[in-house]
Amino acid sequence: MTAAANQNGRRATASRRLERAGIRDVAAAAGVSITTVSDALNGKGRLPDETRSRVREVAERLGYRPSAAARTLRTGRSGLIGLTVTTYGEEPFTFTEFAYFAEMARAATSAALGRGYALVVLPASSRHDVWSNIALDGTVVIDPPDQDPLVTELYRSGVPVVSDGKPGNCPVTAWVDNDHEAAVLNILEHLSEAGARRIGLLTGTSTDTYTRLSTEAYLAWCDRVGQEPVYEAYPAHDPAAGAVAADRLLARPDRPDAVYGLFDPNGTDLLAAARRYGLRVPDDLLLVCCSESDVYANTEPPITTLSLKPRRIGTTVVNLLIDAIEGVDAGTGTATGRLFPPRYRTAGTGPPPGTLMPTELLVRASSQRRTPRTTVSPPRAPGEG
Amino acid sequence: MTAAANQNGRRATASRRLERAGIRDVAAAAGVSITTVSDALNGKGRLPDETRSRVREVAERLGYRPSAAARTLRTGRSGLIGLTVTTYGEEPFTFTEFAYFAEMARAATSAALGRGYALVVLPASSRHDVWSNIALDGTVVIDPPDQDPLVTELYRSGVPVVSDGKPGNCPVTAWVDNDHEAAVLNILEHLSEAGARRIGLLTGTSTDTYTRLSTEAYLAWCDRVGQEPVYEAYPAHDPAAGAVAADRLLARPDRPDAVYGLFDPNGTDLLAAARRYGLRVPDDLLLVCCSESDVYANTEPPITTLSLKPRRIGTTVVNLLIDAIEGVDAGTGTATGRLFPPRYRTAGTGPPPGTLMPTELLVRASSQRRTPRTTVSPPRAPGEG
DNA sequence: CGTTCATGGAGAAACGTATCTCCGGCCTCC
DNA sequence: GGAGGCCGGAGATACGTTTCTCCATGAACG
Repeated sequence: MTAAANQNGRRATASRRLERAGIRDVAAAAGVSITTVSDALNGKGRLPDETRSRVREVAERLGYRPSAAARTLRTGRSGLIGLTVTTYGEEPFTFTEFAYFAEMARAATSAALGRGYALVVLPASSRHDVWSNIALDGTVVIDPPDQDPLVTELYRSGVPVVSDGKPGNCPVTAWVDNDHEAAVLNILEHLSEAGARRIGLLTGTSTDTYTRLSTEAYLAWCDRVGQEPVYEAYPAHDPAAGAVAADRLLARPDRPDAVYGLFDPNGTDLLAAARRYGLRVPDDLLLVCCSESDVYANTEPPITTLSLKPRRIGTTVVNLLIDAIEGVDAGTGTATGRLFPPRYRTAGTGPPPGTLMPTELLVRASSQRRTPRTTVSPPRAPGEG
Repeated sequence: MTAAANQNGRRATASRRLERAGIRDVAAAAGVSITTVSDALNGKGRLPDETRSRVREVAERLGYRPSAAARTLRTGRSGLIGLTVTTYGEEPFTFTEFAYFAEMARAATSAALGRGYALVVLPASSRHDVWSNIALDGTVVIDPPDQDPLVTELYRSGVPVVSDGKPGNCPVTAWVDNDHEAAVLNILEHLSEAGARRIGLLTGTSTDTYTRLSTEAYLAWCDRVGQEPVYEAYPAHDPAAGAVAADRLLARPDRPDAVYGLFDPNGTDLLAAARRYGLRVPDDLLLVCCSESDVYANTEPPITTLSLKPRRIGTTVVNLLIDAIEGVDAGTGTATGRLFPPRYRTAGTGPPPGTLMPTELLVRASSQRRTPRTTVSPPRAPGEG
């Protein structure tokens, strides 16, 4: 009552616009102070249930919706986390076309929502600087290259950053990655057991973590078992280049009798190339590729794929990020933990905590010499020659 | 200089925390007022270039980043637009698994970024109320059902809403939809020309616009040409139900000799069902389904698909929404148009402006009796009688 | 009967920006 | 020589919350 006139004084003098009801209007209507309204609505403070419910009722009646902007300004929390991929640089969203990123982004969105956050996908750079216009509580960065300026900038300005892909040389809060080395070794071993004598690799020319680690693991394995490396690298961006590289690989004088392709389209490309050269899969050529697509379950023959389990990655990354956001106030390093005590361990000093997630090898006909079903197909004539 | 002490007084008395530089710090360091800093950085006001560049330089040196939260509070614009689908209700993100939604969302995100906005995907409802925590300049709603409470609430609170799918009975700012009627008629005509005598439909039980309009168009066509409708409806959510429905359709005594399936998996399901019943495609059964997937280019036989061109839809919807946001101040209806004059026509009163977008029929072997390559199949017996 | 607590709540200070209003000075023009 | 017009910029206010601080009241307790 007494407060009403006071609180509304300013508004009353202003124009009589029919705006949305503010917290002051609720306070006036309920005959309490705005403090009480805020406390009642947010479940804080010490208030008798009667007052609480009365205030809630009035707020409901007035159709009061708290201003997210004001709340964000006051609390410093926006409930928004960003997701971006910096590696593939300029062109926005070519990346979402990769099944891995699409699925990962979906899982990340879902995980964020499950914890009350919303996720916004942002490009590494754009004309309008969207980044500076949006209050972010934290950011997930997919596969940041060494010395990524964006990551450095974000981290320096106090925004927690969690990366998918072990970061090269950027300061991140935490990171998650597949155990690429284990995955590649597992595949090579699998192919060896299936009878492969010379295993080739179809890899990329870019320097992202995935490509680099996988290739290194392959080379190390070759070195260890004494096989001469047989690989072709191509720019993974270019869909046409993949087919050419697959062809090149099978055209080599030291043609491999088994191939692992690092990228999604490699399976069909290699299959097509094999067909051109009259190579039967899996009889003459064992095939494995990394893919999240289930079309490889229905190709002829079905192709063994390595799944990076992007959903699991996306979920983990987001949870790690939100833990960091809610655990410590990143800027000053002072633990706030009032409302949200850190439920997971929080990184102290030292290297950022990383988590390695396992991959999954879906073994299909293309990487097994003895297929269960006996086929009646006659030996095919060599390709197109 | 003189201003510096004043402006910083408050901050100086506060704790000496090493926070991010604010606009006041920049003003103090540059020896100007915060007004000048704001104007210089935002390209407004009348300032000599020398001052402008000096302020920019100081801001850069201090690593000044304007607070997005404060800007949002002040300007009432967050640069954020929401994307949600309400029809499929409770479960978040089952929808993104449909290729249509995934592609549409991708295009929408890209279009938004292209105009300086970020897009955040939100569920129709969730435990934590993410909606109220986020300042949205507008929202894209996919296929709102009649009387959608969310849409009504949004619209009432002054947030522009543009829907993908003609809205049943909700007040929206604008809407975009495919011309489903034309699409279905086109398909039926195409099938007729290919020799179909009795065309069946695989449809859904839900009441969304797409399903409803398509089914109605089918029924109307049947009525017009004097064919008895032959269709099966199933809950489109349930992937298993689709296969069962496809089977049911082909098991009917009045078995159709051509089928159009409204949903993505119908193609493979129908193909499998046809195989079970010993029906050859396209010889005994013509097939078309609505899908955005290109796997149907490689099935045996390739299946004719209807594409709803989700990318085009997503782009259009977002552009319409942003036009509305920048065109008029939705709450009061007063045109602000200071910075952003309405470039497109703005809806006055009356029904919300809607746009119908064409679809695209990708004709493949499954819907053509005479395939280019000469087949050796014998002439078929008429109908089934 | 005086002191301490717990209860219920009010006041006011931020949060950091954009922008409206206004002011002094200088130039120009009659 | 005075009056207006333009330039460059300062002051102050408002955006709508959250939250820190503090006060009044009564009850409990010695």
